[in-house]
Amino acid sequence: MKIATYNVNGVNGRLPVLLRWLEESAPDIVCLQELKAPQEKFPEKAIEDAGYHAIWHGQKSWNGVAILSKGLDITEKSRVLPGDPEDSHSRYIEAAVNGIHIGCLYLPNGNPAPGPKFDYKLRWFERLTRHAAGLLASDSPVILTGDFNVMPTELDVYKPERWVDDALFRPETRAAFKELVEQGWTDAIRKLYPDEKIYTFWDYFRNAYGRDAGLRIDHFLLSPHLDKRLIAAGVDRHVRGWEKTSDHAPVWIELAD
DNA sequence: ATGCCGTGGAAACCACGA
Repeated sequence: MKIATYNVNGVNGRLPVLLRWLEESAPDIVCLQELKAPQEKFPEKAIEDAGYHAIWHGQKSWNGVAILSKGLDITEKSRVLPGDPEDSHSRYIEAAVNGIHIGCLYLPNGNPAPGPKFDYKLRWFERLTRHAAGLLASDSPVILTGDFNVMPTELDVYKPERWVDDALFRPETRAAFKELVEQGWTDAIRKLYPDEKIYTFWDYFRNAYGRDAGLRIDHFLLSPHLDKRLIAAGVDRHVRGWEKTSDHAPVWIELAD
């Protein structure tokens, strides 16, 4: 079974690229972030025609997350991250598909740091970590995937020294990610490629993709059950080179049945 | 060192992203 995550940066503006990639890659389950579309403007028909069921949590202009599935039933478990009734951002959706619990997340960017946006990021991270502990305790197969907006280590940044004060790489952010992973999660890409430079995002300007000035910020965290089933993982980085593409590339894993 | 590009929404610019 192949599962992918893709920050599309606008699901309607990105529709031709998304459909092309879905056909080429044919993942069984897909998590999307940054829909940038209100609930009623999600391109449900086009996605259905491509062979995918979908659940989504939209929002006008910003954020927005979705889970797609090719054929398999999707049972929605939650469309908010617990812990803050005041949080109005659409950044989390969770479902059960084919016996696997999947949390699809778009963690706040947090810049400029320090400041209220960075505080919001760290609070969101705390809520995620608390919720993740509950998921692990359930002892069921769980995946947490999406745009974490964190480069976990220096290996995940083209020029670490330039990013030390950035919300995506500050010590507090990296510590929060580390604390989450150390609950017992497996970073799928790093398990299979512990020492390789692997990026999932390249800025639109300064020819970042051409220079390979990238960041690894889209991640797959696997619970112990699924860690044992992991057989492959990768980044479809060529998609970042397409016309009218997102600044992120799709990331995927393959699990043994 | 920097939103230099790109998206969406509203208003012919702004907010936001990483």
